[in-house]
Amino acid sequence: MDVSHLIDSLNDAQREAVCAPPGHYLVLAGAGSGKTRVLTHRIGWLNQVEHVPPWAILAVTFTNKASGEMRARLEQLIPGGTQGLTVGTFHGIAHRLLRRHWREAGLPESFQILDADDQQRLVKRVVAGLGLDEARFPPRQAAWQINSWKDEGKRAENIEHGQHPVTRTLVQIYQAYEDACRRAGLVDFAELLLRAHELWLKQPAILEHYQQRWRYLLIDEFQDTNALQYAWIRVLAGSTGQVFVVGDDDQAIYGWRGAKVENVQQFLRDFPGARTIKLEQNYRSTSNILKAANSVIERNGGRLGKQLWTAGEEGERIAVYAAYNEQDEARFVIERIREYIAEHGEAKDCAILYRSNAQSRNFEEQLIQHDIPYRVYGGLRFFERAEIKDALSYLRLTANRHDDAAFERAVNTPPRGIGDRTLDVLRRRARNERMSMWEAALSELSMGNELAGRAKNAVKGFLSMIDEMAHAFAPSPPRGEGWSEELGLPKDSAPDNPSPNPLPGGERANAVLPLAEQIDHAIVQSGLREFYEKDSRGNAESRVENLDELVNVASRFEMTPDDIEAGLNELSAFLSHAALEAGEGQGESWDNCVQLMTLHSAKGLEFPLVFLVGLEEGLFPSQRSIEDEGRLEEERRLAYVGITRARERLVISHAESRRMHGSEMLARPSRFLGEVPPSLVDEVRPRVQVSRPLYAGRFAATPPSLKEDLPVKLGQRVSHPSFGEGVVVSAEGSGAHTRLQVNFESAGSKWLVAAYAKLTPL
DNA sequence: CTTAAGAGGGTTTTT
DNA sequence: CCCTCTTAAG
Repeated sequence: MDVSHLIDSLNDAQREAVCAPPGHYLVLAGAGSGKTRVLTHRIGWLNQVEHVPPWAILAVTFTNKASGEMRARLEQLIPGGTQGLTVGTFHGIAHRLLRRHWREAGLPESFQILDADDQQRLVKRVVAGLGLDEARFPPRQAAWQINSWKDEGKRAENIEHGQHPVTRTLVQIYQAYEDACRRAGLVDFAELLLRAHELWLKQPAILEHYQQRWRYLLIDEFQDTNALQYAWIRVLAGSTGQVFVVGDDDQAIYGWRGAKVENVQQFLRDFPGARTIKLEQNYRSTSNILKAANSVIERNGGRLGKQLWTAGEEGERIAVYAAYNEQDEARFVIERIREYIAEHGEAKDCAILYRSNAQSRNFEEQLIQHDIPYRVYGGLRFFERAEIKDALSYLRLTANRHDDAAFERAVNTPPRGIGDRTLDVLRRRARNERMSMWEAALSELSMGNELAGRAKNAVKGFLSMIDEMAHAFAPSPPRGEGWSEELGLPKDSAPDNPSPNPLPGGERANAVLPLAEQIDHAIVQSGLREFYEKDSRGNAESRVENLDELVNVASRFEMTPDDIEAGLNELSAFLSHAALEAGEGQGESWDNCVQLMTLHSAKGLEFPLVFLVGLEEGLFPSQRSIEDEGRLEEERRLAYVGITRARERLVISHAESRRMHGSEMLARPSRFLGEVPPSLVDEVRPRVQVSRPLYAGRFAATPPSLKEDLPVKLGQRVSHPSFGEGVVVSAEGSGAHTRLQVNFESAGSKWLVAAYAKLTPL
């Protein structure tokens, strides 16, 4: 068989990886070194040369986008040969396993997935339910802690709190949250992974089955795996699986959410005979850009060590612009983009990369002013929108009445007279009797006496509405679902709601209503559509449009063979899909737009012209990373990621003064700027001479002195005759009015007028 | 239940 | 400064 298409286009290192004999491999793939190509070609090689059947291969990625791309490229590479091949995200694969083995995993068949937002709301209710002070135990942080524990593979019962009261309470929250999830049949993202891992450990027969099946494991972006994902892979590999991991320790930028770069080295220890292959030839950037990237990343310790090189041209030097303030910075960047477009370039080839989302604003304003189309990545995605989640919560309830997260959301959206007081009665009952909100409502209606007539009717109406919806969707409901019927609630009493219109097509005995019609039905019958149509707030129109789009999305939705095999019905499959793939953000990717995004979301992308903005101490590296060496190194890797996004031209900017959180802050240029060799840099002069040049190399070697060169740089150590020694932490104003905030070791934090305070730089 | 004023918090993000 | 969420008043 001719396999030249698999290897012809590869360089030596790539070919070594693709054609490697059986065994474990760590492919250290530098930025732009053809990582995805190696991964896909390796799969092609296994299949066509080693004759590994597709079903024996498991390829794991982190994002849906990456797995989609991999699948598409595989389809091209081995036409028709991807049947049975498993490509997916960790979460997607764990989800499939749990669907197929729900019983063994201890889950209800109809379990639903809780997204991050749902999770936080639920934690919040749990915190309130435990009678804890939300200020002392912010739900946000509690949820974060729970996720960290899960990512470490820990259950509430195996956490040592060692009498530490705060930890003990957090464990309590964790426990209560888990109970709530179990009662409601809900599984959050981290839980998908943890359950799947526990499935391996507790069900040896199932584990063995998959060990026999997936003998070839390929993992993308390995440096981003967390402890649990690593453990999952390791257990699955067992003693027979062959593991091929691809990653780059220099691009590990997700440590803060539990990713463990250490896994890369751990892999070499845990997998006997594992070999390392380095991909160092870069096909993306000019040599100047690579030199800059190398010289920045070199300052990190403990690297596995790679040095990117290119056979390509030296290219332009890196332009560095010292802006007067953030507005000047935005003006400059947009001006350069206009020039670029005017000359030959396209808007979509330009990217503005920043450290934090808040920075996009100034650039957006400038872009709007100059009528340049742009797209901001990140932000709310389709399935995360409130109106979409509202609509889906009705569907979730029809699928599973115990879904408390959906209940809480749907019950009074749109308002139907079920306010906090009523809900508190139900919540209390649910908590005391350890039941779901739905059960609590039923029980309150039939034997409780805490609700007044009006509230009672409203609740009754809500319950029957959901039952009616479920009935309309699938005329013979699964046993155990039509509970209001069992408890003698009249099916047709929906006092606050109009009775449903006859369905198009009349009677459909035993026929399940098509998904899109179910959703349309739910949107109309719930009153959501009317509610948003009459909504007086600004974006009502787009909300209604989104609801329409949801119906469209549903009509286009098709179950995958996996969904069918796992025994999912269309609704469950759709709901899972909505949670696991939140969908694209707004804006059409094919439009010719300037791209704005954070450095984090830029990973994996490339652009001919890149603007790396806001390179200031305190912003990038961020203030919170500066104190800790480990976090600082992660910031440096972020800088490395940013630089290596550029193909032809890189422009770096920083502002001397920036409005942050309302006040004017002075900032020194980022240390990362100083780590770029001055010989590679072109300092761009401001049009109007407004400020001293501060950049590139100079500041790093000799910080400007305080006396002659006001305003002082932040971070400067100073001495004061009466307050002693301290560090300048911020500054305000300019010239004679400059005031400095100094953190004194003994005297604490003080604001001083720079002109009068007798400060001596140390 | 709706609206307005106030408090609090402001890296980074996917699933 | 700007956004979100909570709370108080209507």
